[in-house]
Amino acid sequence: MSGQLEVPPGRTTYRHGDLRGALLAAGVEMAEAGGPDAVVLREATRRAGVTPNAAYRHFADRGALLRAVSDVAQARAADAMEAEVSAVTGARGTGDAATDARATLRAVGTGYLAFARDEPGLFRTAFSVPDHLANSFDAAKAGAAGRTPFQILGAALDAWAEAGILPPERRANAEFYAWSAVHGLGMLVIDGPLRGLSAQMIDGATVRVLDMVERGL
Amino acid sequence: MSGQLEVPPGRTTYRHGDLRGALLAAGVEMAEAGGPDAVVLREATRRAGVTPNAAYRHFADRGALLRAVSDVAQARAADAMEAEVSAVTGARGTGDAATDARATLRAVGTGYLAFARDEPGLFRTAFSVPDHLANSFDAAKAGAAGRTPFQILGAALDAWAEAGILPPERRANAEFYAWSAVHGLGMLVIDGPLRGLSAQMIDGATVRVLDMVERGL
DNA sequence: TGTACATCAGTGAACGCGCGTTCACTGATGTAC
DNA sequence: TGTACATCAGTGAACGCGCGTTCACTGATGTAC
Repeated sequence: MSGQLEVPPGRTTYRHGDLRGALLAAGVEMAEAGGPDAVVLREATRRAGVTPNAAYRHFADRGALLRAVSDVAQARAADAMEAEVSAVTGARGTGDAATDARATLRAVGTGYLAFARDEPGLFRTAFSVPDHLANSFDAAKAGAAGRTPFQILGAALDAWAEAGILPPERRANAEFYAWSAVHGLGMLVIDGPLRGLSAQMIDGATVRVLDMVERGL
Repeated sequence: MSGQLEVPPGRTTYRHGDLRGALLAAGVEMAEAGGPDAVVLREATRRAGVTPNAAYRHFADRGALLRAVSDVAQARAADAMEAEVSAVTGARGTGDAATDARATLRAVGTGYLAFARDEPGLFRTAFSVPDHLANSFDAAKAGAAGRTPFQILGAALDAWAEAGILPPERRANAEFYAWSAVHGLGMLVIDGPLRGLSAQMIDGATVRVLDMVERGL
């Protein structure tokens, strides 16, 4: 009754400072725990210590928040893929372009599937929220290295073409085919009929699916 | 007030007759329209012309209904796959076992993807509801021809092995790898970042993914 | 063939819940002079 | 440096909705004698 605006607990200023960021972070946490359906607008505001309707200053509706969370999830996937690529490729390659290109593509796939298994909620939020291919280059979907998952895969395939192990006429849209194989395994394993597979079997299946892609591209 | 039990409109008897079947059919319709999340217990009872709690005589909870719907969806997928196989294989084969085996496996994949595209809601309900591999042989998941999708795929791969085009040491779990490729394309196209692809591009991608599987198995 | 009776498939009412979204508003904040 | 003011990030209250699930019950139905 002092004439001052009530400042909600946990905050020292009337303005939040970075409510958009806080809501997004909360959304990512929820997605991590339960996938896209678990991204709940009201819960995000609760975690940010803010009234439910305050969210509408920063997101048009729940769908807008979900799309932003999906972008972050894709960026996380990109990080997982880059990490695997660096781990395998090391500081420098073997000197043989074809060998390096093959190893890199395998690492891309392995990283993708590691992400699916380690972060199934984020994985589904990244790749099961309807989107258009044209958006696959958005900076919001890029990892720390500045590349989106689609770009990472594309670069690996470019290296194949340059090394001469992927005929030029097969390069077009090759992303789709390689992606389908690893994506399918990921979905079947985390969310589908292959859910009960042991970690060992999934490891084996990963290797074999990558073999298939390598031979089949 | 005649002492007779009120008979709800649309029914002439107190007992429904086949409430379980009616709820299941309603569930399938909802899945068709909106995927697994659209399978709503109360709505199923509404469509069956029955009180909400009547469902609990036939299904332990919503999850039980959803699993039953998922089984039906898998049976529908099996039908789509069988239809494509029959269309391609015709009454008899070419006489060459290897050629026939290849054509059959392609038909299996084509039928699977046709189902994904024609019935995306059922497709997701069939294969995105967590399950265990051990249940992939349940009669409830079998189509009119008596085989489940997993069995249809398995038989096609057996034919490959018998025709000598799939080395015995590669036969084990080959279902997983072929399945991953087509499943991934299906998911990316109906529910993921490849959603905007034209029908023509999807057709092309289907052919190319099947090429990859054929070469890579 | 007729009758008594147990079963169990349904009813009717209610519960607690949490969601997304809209409304009219308030006053801290940054900016322009 | 000080002051007036417009902006807009938040509040507070409420809405309508539909969900899954539980309770105590009723009486049509099939069965056993």
